[in-house]
Amino acid sequence: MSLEGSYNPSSFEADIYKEWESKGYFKATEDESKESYTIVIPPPNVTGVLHMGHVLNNTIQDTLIRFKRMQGFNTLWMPGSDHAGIATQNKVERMLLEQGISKEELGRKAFIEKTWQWKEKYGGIITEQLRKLGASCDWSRESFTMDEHFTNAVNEIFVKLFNDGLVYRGEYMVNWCPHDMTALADDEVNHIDKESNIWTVAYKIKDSSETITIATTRPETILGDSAIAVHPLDVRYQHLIGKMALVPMINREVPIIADEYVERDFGTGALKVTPSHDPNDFTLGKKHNLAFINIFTEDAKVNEIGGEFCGQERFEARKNVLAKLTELGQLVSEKHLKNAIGCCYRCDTVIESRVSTQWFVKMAPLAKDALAVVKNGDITLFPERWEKVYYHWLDNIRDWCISRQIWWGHRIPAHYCEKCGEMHVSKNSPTICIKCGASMFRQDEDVLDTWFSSWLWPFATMGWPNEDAKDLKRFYPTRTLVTGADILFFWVARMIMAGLYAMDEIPFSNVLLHGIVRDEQGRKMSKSLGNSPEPLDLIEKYGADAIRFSFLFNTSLGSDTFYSEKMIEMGANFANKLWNASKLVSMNTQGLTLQYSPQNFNKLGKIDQWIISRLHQVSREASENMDKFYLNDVAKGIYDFIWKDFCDWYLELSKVALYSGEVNGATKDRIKSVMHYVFSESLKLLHPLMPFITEKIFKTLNLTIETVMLESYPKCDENYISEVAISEITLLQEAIRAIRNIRTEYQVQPGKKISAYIVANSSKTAILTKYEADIIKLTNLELLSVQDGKAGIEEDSAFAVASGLEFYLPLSGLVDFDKERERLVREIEKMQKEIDAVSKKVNNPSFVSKANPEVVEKEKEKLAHYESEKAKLEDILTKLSK
RNA sequence: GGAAGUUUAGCUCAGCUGGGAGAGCAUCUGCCUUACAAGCAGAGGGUCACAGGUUCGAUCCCUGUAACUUCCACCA
Repeated sequence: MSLEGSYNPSSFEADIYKEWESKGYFKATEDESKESYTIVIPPPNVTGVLHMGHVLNNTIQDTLIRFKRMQGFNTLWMPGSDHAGIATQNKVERMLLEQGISKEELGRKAFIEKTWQWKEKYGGIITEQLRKLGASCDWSRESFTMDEHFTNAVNEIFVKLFNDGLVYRGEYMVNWCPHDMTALADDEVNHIDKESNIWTVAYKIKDSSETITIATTRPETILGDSAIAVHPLDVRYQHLIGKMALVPMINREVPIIADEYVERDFGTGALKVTPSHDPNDFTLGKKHNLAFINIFTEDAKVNEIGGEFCGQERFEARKNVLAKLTELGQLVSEKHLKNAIGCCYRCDTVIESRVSTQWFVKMAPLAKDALAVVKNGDITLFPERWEKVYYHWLDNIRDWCISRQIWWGHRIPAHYCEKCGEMHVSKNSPTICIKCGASMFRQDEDVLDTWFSSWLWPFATMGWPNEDAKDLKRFYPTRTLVTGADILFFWVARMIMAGLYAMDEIPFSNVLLHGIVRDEQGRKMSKSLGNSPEPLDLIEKYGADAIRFSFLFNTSLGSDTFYSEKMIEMGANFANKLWNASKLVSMNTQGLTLQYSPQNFNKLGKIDQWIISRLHQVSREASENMDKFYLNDVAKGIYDFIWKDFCDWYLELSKVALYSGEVNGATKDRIKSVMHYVFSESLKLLHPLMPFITEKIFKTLNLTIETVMLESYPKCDENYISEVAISEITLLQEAIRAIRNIRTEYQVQPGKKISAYIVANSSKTAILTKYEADIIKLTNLELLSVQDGKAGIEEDSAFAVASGLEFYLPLSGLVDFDKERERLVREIEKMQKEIDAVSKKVNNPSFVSKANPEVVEKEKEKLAHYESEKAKLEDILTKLSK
């Protein structure tokens, strides 16, 4: 069987995947003897669709897991998805609104039902798409963060943390998204530079004609002021400390207080204090026991305290407040200011600071352990530079607000007695109030931050809190986590904490942090920019293999990837090349009894030994680079080997013998067997990167093996690397290149046979003589002689010197001697430059005495080589000049 | 305000313990050669951002400068 027609990936990729999956190849085995290698997928949002970032992320994971599977590990790639609280709730809400239904009308219970329905309907999309990419996840273990067992794990950890005093509830200032109407954690707020203004406003002083001016970027919050603060040592304001100021517009009396927090140099040196709407002011308010005046509703409209501004949206209120202040003559100045404003990471809405009762995790104790395991090397981050960032974040960590005022998520397992209000934190609703004995309870309305479940991912997916779970014993801790550096804090750091806290063990030993995918202009891919192509369309057009390979080839460890369709073409061309090569190989090896076995290595011809040697070298590099996560180098090495060494050289050289009438059948069969062997080993090497095409081709090569994906990965064996073969074939390549070069330079018609003399020393002559047939065939040449010395060289020749060889190509009438002389002079000059550079080194006593002897030796050899080449060129020049 | 990263061919990027600058694409030349024109054979193209320093030797290490990018951060 051989492949027909041209490469058309969409015609076979899906079928191959179906076969793999149905035969259970992706499943982790029960085999206890094998060492395990586990990767947990960064669970995509259940409502998500595949984007370019997923393509990169999952291509890396699949490449690693396939590689390890072929290396003989018991591999588990744990798949699943995340319920993505806010994101999913927003989507479902939007859908309902399109039907004219608000979630409030629907009520909580029905809304959650709707969300589950949505999940059933759309939740599978992304996992289906991952299949298209070739992801070899163990789907039999697929998890969802809202599954029953997962919810159980969430409750378990919450209660445990609470009992350990690491979870607490309290009234604090939190980041509030007025659009999503929920609290957010600090890291869910993005600070975005925005053009803004800073206004100075004069406040009247009670019983005085004096005023005090303050600077503010948020004049609307004046309505919630409860003090003015100045620095205690500020001579400008000392006399006002203790007096009362009048809040403009509403004439509330507020004290002028002193606090060292105030910067004398900033603004006017006086600060308005709004404890309910600014985190710093909150602290000041607590410290000075000020009034907390909340002026906003949950959706950031001014409430009844705002008097005439009541009901106005905050930015509208700002405009109106400014107008009013102007009218009152209390607006002193307005200045332009660039200012970082906190925005919701989900909807970009400007965050409001708001005091409310929320749940928090005490982070310092957890951070301490998480810090240690990276510092002591138990966990390694790739690239290493992220460790610094990680340390900085953990060193400055603040408590984590985990309660969210939304509906879709894990309900906080806190129950309040309906009668006395006593709080009970427990996995299940209590039956009797420990305080008053009543038996009516209501559960806390809030749900938990999505990351509060995601941080359990590496072990909750394996059955925790059931400590006896088989998977937990066999596959935890996992080996490598592959994720974007953008969620280092959200997710990676917290998983490390949770792993250490719940399992008393690190969750993974390596963290591979890759970059993001950008467009050609370096912009992030985003929906709003419309610069993100649809991955499925690309897969349809180019094949998953092409995309995977292109991404791997173009992404170096930890750096961003720039996507362009051109880049994908590169992978597609490679796939096409393989496809065509396979046709040649199978054409030659069909029905053949394959005889190659490594034991025969020494009996092979040098060309065959050379390609096998290269195969072993490349196998070694590939495995080493895989383990270092230099996947671009893995891709590059295999690409060069297959395209250049195997296709351009080995196949072409083999053809010479295979199409020759003078070579016997047994020899041809032997060559064909090697060709088959090397090609099938190449497919194994490449399989983790391009799973579909390698499988498709593999099946046409060897009908006795069911799948390439369970073959063992090619290993390097030094016994099959022949230095002799490598140097002989390298010499042959140099000779062929030199002749081709001359042909092109003189624009000799490709079909035209010309003749040549090659002059070399006796050992090289002997080698080249062996390969006469190849030289003749591959350069369309009549080889007049390969000789020692320089007898019989015709005058009317083109000349070349390479690798200690001299070439003379008699080209009667074609050679322009003036041009040829000029070329030689240029060559000699180039050579002289090299000689100058090297001899400067070699003649430098400090170099000779201080540099590594091997390096010195190498330089000396280099010098000798250049000098001999130069001598040859000069010799030719002299002859030409006669 | 702090920190990190980037700066190498026309473009996008490799170059991972300092010792002859690489790839893909693009360009130029010649080829529909019996697997492949999505290809084959050749060629041109780089003061490795800039300035110092360390070293026998620096694209690589150190210091500084500039530009760009990103992350962190409560100066109203």
